[in-house]
Amino acid sequence: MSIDINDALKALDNPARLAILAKLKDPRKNYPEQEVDPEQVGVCVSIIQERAGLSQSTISLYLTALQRAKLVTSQRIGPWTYYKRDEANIAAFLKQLQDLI
Amino acid sequence: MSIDINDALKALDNPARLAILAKLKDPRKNYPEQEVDPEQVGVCVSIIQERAGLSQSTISLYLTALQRAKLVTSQRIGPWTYYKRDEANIAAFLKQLQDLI
DNA sequence: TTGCTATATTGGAATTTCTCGCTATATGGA
DNA sequence: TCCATATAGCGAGAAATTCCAATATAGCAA
Repeated sequence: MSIDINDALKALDNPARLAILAKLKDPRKNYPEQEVDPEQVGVCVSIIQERAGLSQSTISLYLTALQRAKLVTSQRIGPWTYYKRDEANIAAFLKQLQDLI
Repeated sequence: MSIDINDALKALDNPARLAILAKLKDPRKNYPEQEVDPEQVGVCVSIIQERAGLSQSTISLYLTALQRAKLVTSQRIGPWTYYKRDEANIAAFLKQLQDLI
């Protein structure tokens, strides 16, 4: 159930994906148009897409990559998919990286 | 004079390069055949190559990549080039990453 | 069912990375 | 000077990544 450090590094080796993860730290500030409480459920794909300025398919792909690396989780509510940070795994990754290098 | 976090992540997004940087943490243990004090001058390319099991040209490329990312430094002494970690920049990178994500 | 919206998936072109073998260069010794 | 060794740099082919448009799918409402 732990993080693969190489998967996480691969996911973060892309400025857009890195920025998405960073912005999700303070979703209320960075995605103010999100109406459902982002701290609770996350931020939906289309709002992330709008901010990132990339196509819908690319953002969907990037969010899937971040999820595969276990840095975010997603949940579907009705037609929307909400993504939010997996704080425990992000902290675990940072610790692993710190210990390794 | 600071580190570019995207350059560093790119350099580390490769298991071989990540392993090289990790092994350079304890060069006396991981590269015992190195005769000149590795803590002082670093480890020479051919010894790193032998351990990594990759071609000489690939290792030379990887070490250059790590150096471009400012995670290691090199110095030439006679015919040999010695690489060692840039501890200050590595720590700075970890801190930047920690603050960002 | 039909149609609309949100997201995921697929396919493809351009670019980058990976990794090698080969060659070039630099150093030091005979 | 000539040779041997250590490292860097130059193609090149295979694989991976980037990113889009187009298509598919899921959910909801009429």
